[in-house]
Formats: sequence, C-alpha cells, structure tokens
Amino acid sequence: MARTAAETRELLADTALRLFREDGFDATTMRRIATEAGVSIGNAYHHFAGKDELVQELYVRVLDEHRAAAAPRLVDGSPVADNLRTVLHAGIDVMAPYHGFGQTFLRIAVQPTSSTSPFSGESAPARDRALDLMRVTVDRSGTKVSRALDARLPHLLWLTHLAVTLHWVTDTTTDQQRTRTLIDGLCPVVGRAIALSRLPVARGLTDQVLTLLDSLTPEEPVASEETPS
Amino acid sequence: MARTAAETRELLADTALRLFREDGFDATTMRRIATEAGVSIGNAYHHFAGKDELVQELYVRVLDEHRAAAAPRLVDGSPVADNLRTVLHAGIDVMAPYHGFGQTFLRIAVQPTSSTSPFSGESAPARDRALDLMRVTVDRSGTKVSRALDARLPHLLWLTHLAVTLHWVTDTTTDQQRTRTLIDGLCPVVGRAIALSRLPVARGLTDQVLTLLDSLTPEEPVASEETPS
DNA sequence: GGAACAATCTGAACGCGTTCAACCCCACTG
DNA sequence: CAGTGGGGTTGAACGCGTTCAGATTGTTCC
Repeated sequence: MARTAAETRELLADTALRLFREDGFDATTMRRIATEAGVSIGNAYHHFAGKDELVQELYVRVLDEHRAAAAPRLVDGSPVADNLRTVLHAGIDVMAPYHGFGQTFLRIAVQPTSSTSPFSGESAPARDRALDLMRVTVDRSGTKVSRALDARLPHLLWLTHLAVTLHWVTDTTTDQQRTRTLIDGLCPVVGRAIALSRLPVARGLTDQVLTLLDSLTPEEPVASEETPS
Repeated sequence: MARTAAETRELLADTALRLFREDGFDATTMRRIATEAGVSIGNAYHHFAGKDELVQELYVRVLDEHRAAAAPRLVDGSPVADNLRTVLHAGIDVMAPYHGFGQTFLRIAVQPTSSTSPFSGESAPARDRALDLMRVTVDRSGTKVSRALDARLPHLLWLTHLAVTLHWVTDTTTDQQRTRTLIDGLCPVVGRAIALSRLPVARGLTDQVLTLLDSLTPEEPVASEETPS
C-alpha cells in the first residue's frame, strides 16, 4: 500500500494539524497521529524528523493564514502605524486557536541548532514569511521615512511583531485582551518614534540604531520593547 | 536514613546543578540526579515538582551570582548607560557556562501556567531578582531623569536585559562575542534615548511609553524592599 | 512502652518521543 | 524469469520524565 512520499507526508501533516487543533500539543501523541493517519509510528518518523517538525509545519501554515488575513485589510497610503496595527491584530486573530502552542512556537523559533530559527541567516521559512509581510505593510503605507530607515523598517516592525508575540504567549487574559491593548498602545508609539526619527535632534540616535541593526545582520537582535528614537 | 526535608532538597539541588554543569540538560536525567544524590527517584519528585523546577533553582542561583558579580563593578555616579553595560557584561560572564540551557531558561521564564513567568504579577523570584539588580543600577548611577521615567527605568532596563538574553540564547558565535558587541552598541543607544526623553519634543512619546508600560503591569512591585535571603 | 499520625522515602509501572533492524513492494536489469 | 536495488513501511524496544500505592521513619500524646 505504498503511496508516494508526498502523499503520506501531507496525510500525516493534515492529521497532526487537526489533532493539534482539537486536543492541543501534549494530548496529541505521535502514536495517535500515526494511528489516525493509518500509518505506523515508524513511518511517521520517516517523513518528519520529530514532533517539533510537525509543529513547524503548523507554524508556517499559520503564518500563511496571517498573510492572507492581513493583506486585504491593509489600506494603501495609510500611516504605517495604522497598517501595522491591522497586521498585528490579524496575527492575534489567526493565532488565537493555537495559544496553547505559544511556548512550543517559541522554542522552535529560538532553536539555534535548527535551520528554522528566525535568527538564523540560513533558510528560515517562518522568518522570511513574517519579514515579507512587514515589507508589504511598509510598501503599501503612505508614511514617508528616510531612505536609510526605510530599508530597515520591515526588520524593525518584524522585531515589534516578535515582541508582541512574546507577550501574547504569556498573556493569560481572556481572548488575550491585554495583548490587544498592547497593540493599540504600541502602534501609535511606533508611529511617533518613526516621525521623531526624522528630526535632527534624533538623527544621531536613529543612525546608531540602524548601525547596530546592521552590525547584527546575519543574526538579529531581539524583540526589545520600543526604544524611544 | 531520613534527613530533614531541607537537607535532602539541598543535596538534590547541589547534585543536579553539578550534573547540569558537567553534562548539560539532556544528559542529566532525573534517575542520575537521584542515584548520585543517593536517594530514590520518587524522593526526588517529592522535593521537586519536576526537572524544570531544578533548572529554576539553577537559574535563580545564576541570578544571584550575576548580582554578586555586577554590584562591586558598578561605579557610583556614572552614567546609567555605562553601569548598564557593566551589568549586562557581568550577566554574560556568569551565564557563559550555561549557554546550553538558554532554551530551557527561556521556556521556564515564559511558562504562563507557572508563577515564575517574568510577566506574571505573582511571586516570581527570578523576575524580582533581575528587577532588583536594575533598580540598584539606576540608583547608583548619576544620570538624571524625570521622576516619572525614574520609577519605570528599572523595568525598561530589565526588558533590555531580557532582550539581550534572548539574543544570547540564539548567539552561536564563539564566547557569544556577538552578544558582547550588541551590548556595547545597545548601551549608548539606551543612554541617548534616556537623554532624548527629557526634551520637550519627545515628551509626548515618553509619556506614551510609560503609560503603555504601566498598562502591562497591573501589579507593580512598588514598595518592595530588599528581602533578606 | 505503644498507638496514632504525618513526614519522608521507595521503586515498579505508565505513556511518552524516538530509534532501528528488518520487511514489503515494484521498477528495472540481464 | 530470477535478481537486485532502493524507497516506503513496520513495530518491538529503549530510555526518558513522571506517577502512585505503599513501606519506612520520626514525633506526639496517653
């Protein structure tokens, strides 16, 4: 009953993602995934290196959903802060069913050995997807920024996204209401910071931040909270 | 062979920490910890809820080391950026032997169910220790800031510390040299940002950031003095 | 002393993620 | 028509973190 590798792989991924959604991470065992997919457990490991790789699959699909949900809600020519707010809220929307996976997502995102770390310069599908969404967000917005900042802005917004996600993971309020509040408060701050960065008095600081960002380029600094710039 | 609970607990913790240091997280099994401490595995679980709690113990001790290493190196009256740099470098120094634990530290720090989350308002020994160190850092520095910012500055520096730690976890360069570079670049930026925050043009942004910060920490440890330990 | 009770301790057992040697199946050779 | 090679597949086995019913020890009160 040998299918093609691609078929079995997809079958396993679909089954795993369904069980993840229905029962969460811990309750979904590799044995159940294999059984419900109708294959042996050994075969599951032939197609996926481990349980984490199945969560990676989930994470990438969630990011695709994020993009699909956010893109049509962007308003061309709006301030970048407004569009960022839209994107971040869309992110919370699509991630909501997977709040229990926060820790696992984080672990996968931070894994230094894996080539899928968002900080790794190598192939990082998750990082690339998220970065790309921020690039689109900046491009479609009307906010004018300096050329130097413009090139780095998607990156900075991605770090902001990362910070918000970090907060979301730890947010136990109902429907992650506090993270919503954070987004609504944070976006205007980001907008103001971007505006301020154009003033001569802040120019030195802006350059410093950008230089710092560049110096870390293969591996990125971290979602800090917002430094007033 | 019944010792006091405190004795057995300490014996287990010491053994665990030694093995963690010698062999890392994965190679140190609960069975080995129990065996080398001369107790049964069930007894180990009587004193510690699980392996994570032993790592917590390690983390708290590392933070104590951090404070002990940083405090004598602080220079009274120096710019806060300089002292922050000292503290962050001291942090990398003491954490160096435990770089392999980065992911585990992170997982423990982020655990929402546990009361040890850095964002949790409840008892969080790790968070409190780290915050306290930043409070000392600010107090001993000579930088003058507005009253409103002064109260929140330890918190902001703690977030900076968190960000640096997050970068450190993912930093695979030898001796985490890149994180050192990040610290050296980041601290002047923080110093400049603090200076800039006093200017009228940035006052609105500063207030916004502080308000945002307050909204995220409903339970502020306002009156917390140093607890004897 | 001894009965009663809680604290401390034991180790077999459970289900988990993961590994691996062997098995099946089929397209392709000679 | 054997033979051969390799991808797809199998499930028993391993060691792990963790649990729990019960044994052991220490303390308290009569």
